[in-house]
Amino acid sequence: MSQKVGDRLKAVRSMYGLSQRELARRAGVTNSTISTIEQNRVSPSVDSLAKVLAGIPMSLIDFFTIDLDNGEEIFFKKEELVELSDGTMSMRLVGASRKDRKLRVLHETYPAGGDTGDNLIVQKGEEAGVIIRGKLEVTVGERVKVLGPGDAYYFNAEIPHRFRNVGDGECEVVSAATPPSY
Amino acid sequence: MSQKVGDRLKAVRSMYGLSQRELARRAGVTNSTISTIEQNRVSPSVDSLAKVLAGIPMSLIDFFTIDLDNGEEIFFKKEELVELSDGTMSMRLVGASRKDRKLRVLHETYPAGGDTGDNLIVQKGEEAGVIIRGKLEVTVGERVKVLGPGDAYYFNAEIPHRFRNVGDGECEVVSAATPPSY
DNA sequence: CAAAGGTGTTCAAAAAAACGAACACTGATT
DNA sequence: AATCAGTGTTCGTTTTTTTGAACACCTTTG
Repeated sequence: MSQKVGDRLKAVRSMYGLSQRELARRAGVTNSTISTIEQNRVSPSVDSLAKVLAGIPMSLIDFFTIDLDNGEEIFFKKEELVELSDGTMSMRLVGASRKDRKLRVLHETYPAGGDTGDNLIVQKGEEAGVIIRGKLEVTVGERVKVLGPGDAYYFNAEIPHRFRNVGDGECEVVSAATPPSY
Repeated sequence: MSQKVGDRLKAVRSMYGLSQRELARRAGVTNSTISTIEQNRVSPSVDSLAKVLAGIPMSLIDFFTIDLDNGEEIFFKKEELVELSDGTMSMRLVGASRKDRKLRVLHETYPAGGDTGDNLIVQKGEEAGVIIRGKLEVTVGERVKVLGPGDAYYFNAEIPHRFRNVGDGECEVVSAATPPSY
């Protein structure tokens, strides 16, 4: 818990794509409150902080627990994937540098113009995938990148995310979900 | 996080055997501050709360995370232990009703008058034991009980605790530590 | 019994945080 | 170019929290 409360709030808020005013409106506080908190010019009361977080929504315990960007990689270039080939089929490991992986990979195909929307669904666990054909725009928190064949992604599913097929044909992806059971 | 901040602080403080004034002195705040917080008459700023917790000491994340009395049993009567006997030796399972047990049992013998002292050492993990011979006074947080042969204990080691041989002879105990490796 | 040291609580004054309304800036739309 | 809606910031006022010094109560000590 070395990080300042203001910094954490700022990081969390921008992760959810909310402006100070938008969050203030949802939380029922003024934008100046959030502004001064994020500048660490004031230390909010626990009630105030809880009230602000309710606008996200996020619990106090999650706010203090969540690690915001642990420095691990999110995007991998084709040549950064680790080859686990057994000879007949090629299996390239995504996120090999990450510790404590807990997920299972699947196959998916996006129709032209396919889009999960910006509802920014959040769920426990992790998510990863490889683009096979087409162009997929992946949004993870504030980071956005258009990935092509051979590229891949790996991120914490707690961070709001979105997928969009920005190519003119189908987009084939090897995707994954966690926990491994489903 | 349904519980109020004041209630949590009060529970944590009394667990550590500190008075409002003693905690106030260690934390560098006034006793009235702690009094009003514990009555939920005010909502402390995050800084203030952290300052108070530093006097325990306890981190913010631990404060919000720790479950203070999860309703699970701490003391077990002799007949409440689950028999895991293999025929030659009798193995009675302590805390069978508890989920996610992570510990390993050992043997110990306390000399007459033996006492771990009230330094209230705190450590991650869980701790359990069975009294074989003698009388052992076990203090866990606010709860105190004198256990005799066949009785047992099981508690979260994060709660301050103390053992004292209150009998006139040796006290034999089957004790345990966590994690299992040591 | 009375004094001393301990507990938690209460109240007016001082300090800190939240509000409310402004400001300055940016990018998009006329 | 000018308006508009958006962003984050700043400042005086209002509200809330913290302080400091009392209070009432209890237990121990002389």
